[in-house]
Amino acid sequence: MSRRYSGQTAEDRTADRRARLIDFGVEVVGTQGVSALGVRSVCRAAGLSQKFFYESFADTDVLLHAVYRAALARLEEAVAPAVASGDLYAVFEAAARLMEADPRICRILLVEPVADARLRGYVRETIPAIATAALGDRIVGSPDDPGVRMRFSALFGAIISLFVEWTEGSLGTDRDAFATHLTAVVTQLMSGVSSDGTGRPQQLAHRR
Amino acid sequence: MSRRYSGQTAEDRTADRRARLIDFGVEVVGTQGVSALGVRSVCRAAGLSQKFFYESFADTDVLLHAVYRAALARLEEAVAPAVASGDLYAVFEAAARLMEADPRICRILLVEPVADARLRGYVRETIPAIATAALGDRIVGSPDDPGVRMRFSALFGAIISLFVEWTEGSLGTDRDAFATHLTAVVTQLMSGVSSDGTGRPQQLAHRR
DNA sequence: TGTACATCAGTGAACGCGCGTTCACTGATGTAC
DNA sequence: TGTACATCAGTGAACGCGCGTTCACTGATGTAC
Repeated sequence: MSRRYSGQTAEDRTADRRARLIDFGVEVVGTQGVSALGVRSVCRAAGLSQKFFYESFADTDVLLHAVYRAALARLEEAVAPAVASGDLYAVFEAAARLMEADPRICRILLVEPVADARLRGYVRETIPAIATAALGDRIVGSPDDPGVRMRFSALFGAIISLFVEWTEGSLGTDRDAFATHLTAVVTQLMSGVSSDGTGRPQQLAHRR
Repeated sequence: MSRRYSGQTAEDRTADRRARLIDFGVEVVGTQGVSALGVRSVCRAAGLSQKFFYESFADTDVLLHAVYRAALARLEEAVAPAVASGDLYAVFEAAARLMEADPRICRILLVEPVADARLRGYVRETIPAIATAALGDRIVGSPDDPGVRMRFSALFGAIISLFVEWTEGSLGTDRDAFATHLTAVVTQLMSGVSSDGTGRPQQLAHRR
């Protein structure tokens, strides 16, 4: 155990500073975007000397990864009960509540990854697992089939767009209507209008 | 008329250089993104002295606007006949053909605006007009109604996502299937599942 | 036609700035006696 | 308990770089005689 300074070990203070840098990384990326995340900018925001950046992170890529994971953890935490219950409406409701309360999460998880290759990589590593958990038995077909891929592409695009506009406040304030619309969109887009033209309609029950 | 140098007037050469800067601006933004567009980088790409940047543009914002307009002009040109004929399938088919041939257009018009405030502003100024022309009578309801806004948000998100993945090549190579899927998505998402729960289904004919 | 000159096109260096990264130094804290 | 010292935490300056922007200068071109 190292010598204590002002009641904290060196490890404690390092951990505090690390958490602080991630917090302000979330703030910077969540409000100004990925391009504003720099060693100096985040240290300035956190009120720490630049030295302490390198104490916890090799470069801004590593911090960005930590920022992404922090934002994702917030989302997972928020939707966990709903995912466990298998209620898609509740998942959307919980996510909408979170993003309403903290729009930075929306920007970090949904907006910035579109144009940033690093964040896109993190999304590809993490979102499929969450999506399968949330969508559950609604998923049918092989991911190699272009028709299936198109359905998913349209679905994710629609969901992302809805959440982004919801977070901006341009879709009104009725969270119930919003979550209901989202579940309806899932039903509409997952029902089979297959690309090969056979168009077997496999309408799924619209929960709640 | 100004004195001629090597067979061109000063105005001719200025216009050439301006066009050249826009071309390479399209290249830079279309392949590396908005953040890579700088005075020096675009001049380097175009093989011109930095002086000539300021000859045509006050700053990179002005060039970015020109780059956006150039990309949009390419799209408008490509879809114009289809829009005139009112055939939505043909509009999607022509757009898919263009973005397949020049993925930079997709990045400039669809990807980069998501995270860049300036490009988003240009999109808001220009896309509604094109969308109403292309979608025509498929549009119903007041833009103030959150239900209508949600429908459009979902629709645009789905269309954008599909085009982006199509351009990346991850949806296969069957352009007919792609355009068919897009028209089907429009039909699905514009059919009324209104947010107030009344859910009047106003199924529209799927053209072609 | 030939030459000397005026004009203008284009080059590249210069300036100040913020960046990522490193490190010498100050001063605060705990420890030994 | 009190003091002198060793250790370590944290500050801020320094370096080299690329940026946006400006401008002095070189040398190419057309023109006047």
